[in-house]
Amino acid sequence: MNTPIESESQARRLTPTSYAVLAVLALREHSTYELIKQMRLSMHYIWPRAESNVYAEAKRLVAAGMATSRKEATGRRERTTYAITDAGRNALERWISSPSGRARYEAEAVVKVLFAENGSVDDLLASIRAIGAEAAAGVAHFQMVADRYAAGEGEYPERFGLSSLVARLIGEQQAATVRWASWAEQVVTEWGTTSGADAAWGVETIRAIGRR
Amino acid sequence: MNTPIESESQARRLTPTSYAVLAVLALREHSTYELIKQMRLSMHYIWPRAESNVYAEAKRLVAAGMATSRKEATGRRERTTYAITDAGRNALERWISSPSGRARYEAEAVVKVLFAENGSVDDLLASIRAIGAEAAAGVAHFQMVADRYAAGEGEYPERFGLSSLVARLIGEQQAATVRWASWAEQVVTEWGTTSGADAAWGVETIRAIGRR
DNA sequence: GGACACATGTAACGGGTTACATGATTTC
DNA sequence: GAAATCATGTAACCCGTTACATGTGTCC
Repeated sequence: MNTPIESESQARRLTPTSYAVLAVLALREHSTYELIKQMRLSMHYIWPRAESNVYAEAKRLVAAGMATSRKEATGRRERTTYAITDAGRNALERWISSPSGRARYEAEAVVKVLFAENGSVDDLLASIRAIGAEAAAGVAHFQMVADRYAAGEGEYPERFGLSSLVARLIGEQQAATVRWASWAEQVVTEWGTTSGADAAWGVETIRAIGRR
Repeated sequence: MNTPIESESQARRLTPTSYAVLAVLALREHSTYELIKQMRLSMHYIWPRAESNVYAEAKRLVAAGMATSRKEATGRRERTTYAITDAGRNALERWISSPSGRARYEAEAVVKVLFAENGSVDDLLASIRAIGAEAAAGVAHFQMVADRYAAGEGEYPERFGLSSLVARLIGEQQAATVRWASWAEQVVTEWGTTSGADAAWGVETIRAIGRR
């Protein structure tokens, strides 16, 4: 749902995307491009947005009085740098303590698994493998991040406690997905068709969720 | 060299949402409301969409020649019922064997964890608990579904193999989230602040991902 | 001096959202 | 016979997307 929450004046309602950008600005001022780089690093797995949207969002923050912008020149091009205002900090604090919208997970490949009876077993196996491969890439990504910080090269090391809390959550979800994919691949291979199990098997499968 | 113009005879590009509706229609014909009920049950955790969007999507499918619509009367109101066409079945098969878009996870509460330095420890704990509670509700939901099928009351029991494959994936992700939440709650409680760990702890935490 | 990544945006469209509206059916 | 709840939609806005456009440093 993610309903935007109301801010004090009649300024427009901010979205979670607004607060995500605002929270990055709370670290220090950023040019739009730096903002985008930062969002790519930190938000990709938990609040993904197209980069062009960051440009629009920064402007909206200025219009709402949450940030100020300043133009510099690099050669003949301009660069816009944004900084958070006091009103912005206040809004950010209020957002942090407000209830959150529901989490949302969407995965086209999983929809294809659900409706696999419209294709071949190989299609089903391909979807399962794609799901597993994407999750494995995610797990590997976080390990690389850890390596960077282990080498003392990461940004904002003093914030890394919070970052790794989040990385642990996403990483464990991805790890669970990887385990599922290799299990599912084996199961479906044994089936040999897209409908090789009965309801009793399904019940057992679901009841086994969360058992180690 | 100018921009390619979309010819109006060319049907619009279908979205995954289109195919999700189409796949439900492939089961049997549905009235819009039945469609919505079915989507609520089966797609909620893997491709969530507002219900009003299903009305629009069904119309788009008809415009694209993928489905036909038929109106009946219930009292003074009309009810529209949709059925898949042969072109629709073909498109569905082609979709099933095509590469999928990337999975997407978005969670406002997780963003709040990442930027918890802008609030109190209690705010952080509240976000962690909210994440855990939502995931626990998901796990419980799938157990209820299993109970219904165990009692022989579920729809399409012959498809339940595929359904439970998907339920297992989502369920394991949610179970991982529940485990994370109780771990994170304990960790943050020990910290007593929103920044109680150093980079070395973070590195260790991330490296522990996936270890049983 | 060409290629190529990095940097910095704008334009237009549409899918998906929230909000609204009202008819039928069941419950008590 | 009131009040839920189930059923069936429409309207409008806007965030986020895709696609485009072009400048600037650097490497070879």
